Amino acid sequence: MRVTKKNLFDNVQNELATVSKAFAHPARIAIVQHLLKTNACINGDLVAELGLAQATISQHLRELKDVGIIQGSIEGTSVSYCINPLRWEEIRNMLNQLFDQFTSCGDNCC
Amino acid sequence: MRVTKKNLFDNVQNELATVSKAFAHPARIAIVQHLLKTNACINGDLVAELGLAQATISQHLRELKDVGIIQGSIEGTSVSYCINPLRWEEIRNMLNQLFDQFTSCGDNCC
DNA sequence: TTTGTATATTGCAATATTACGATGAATGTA
DNA sequence: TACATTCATCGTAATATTGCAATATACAAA
Repeated sequence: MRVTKKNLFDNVQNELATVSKAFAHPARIAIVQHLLKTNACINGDLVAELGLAQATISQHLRELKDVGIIQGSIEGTSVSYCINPLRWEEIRNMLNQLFDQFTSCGDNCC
Repeated sequence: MRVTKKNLFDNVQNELATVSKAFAHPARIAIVQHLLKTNACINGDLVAELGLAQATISQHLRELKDVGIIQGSIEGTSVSYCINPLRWEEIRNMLNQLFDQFTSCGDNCC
């Protein structure tokens, strides 16, 4: 493997990286924010809201779905997406666990 | 512009995406974790700790430095890196602000 | 000055991501 | 049945990321 030697790292490290990657694009942040605001929305809404093509939005939605951040349910011809509450908490805890590890470095700081 | 139409998104969205991207690689997570544990460390330690080439580590350190997560100070011939406390708080708050926006979706869920 | 040590940078190959038009699949409606 | 609507997927072009060898830079010691 040339790129991303995942085997060198443990599960927590890979999970944190995977989750972060899902948030690592402004369009996906915008999608998540929109879902947070509306509680649920359909692909079409997002195409109108953001200035991206339908195929692009669909691709971003899939990436968010792949890591479990959002979930979708078919609603007639359209698909309604929303935040996955359990996964949301899980990710929040995972990040908090990382961020809480910082203890003011006192005199050891550089 | 073909890729990442940043102009479509606001500052918060782009900032969150940029910060997330910095965390979006297991090697960079590992580096940050190592810094959290040791409070400060030098490039050479990391080359031994992780199984990556010196050039690769140096590159990852630069990406973390570019978004301000870490900072380095020259210490003789080597460079000591550590977490940037202010930026760390800033990022923590930025993420909390996102994650706190979720309110249990009740019956609106999908 | 020369040598050694530690880190940064450059250049390149392999791979991944982003974006979108075109097309396909599924469902609702005339 | 025929057609429209909505979303997913495929194929492809442009760009970004990852990883490393080679090289450059900076500094300390001999």
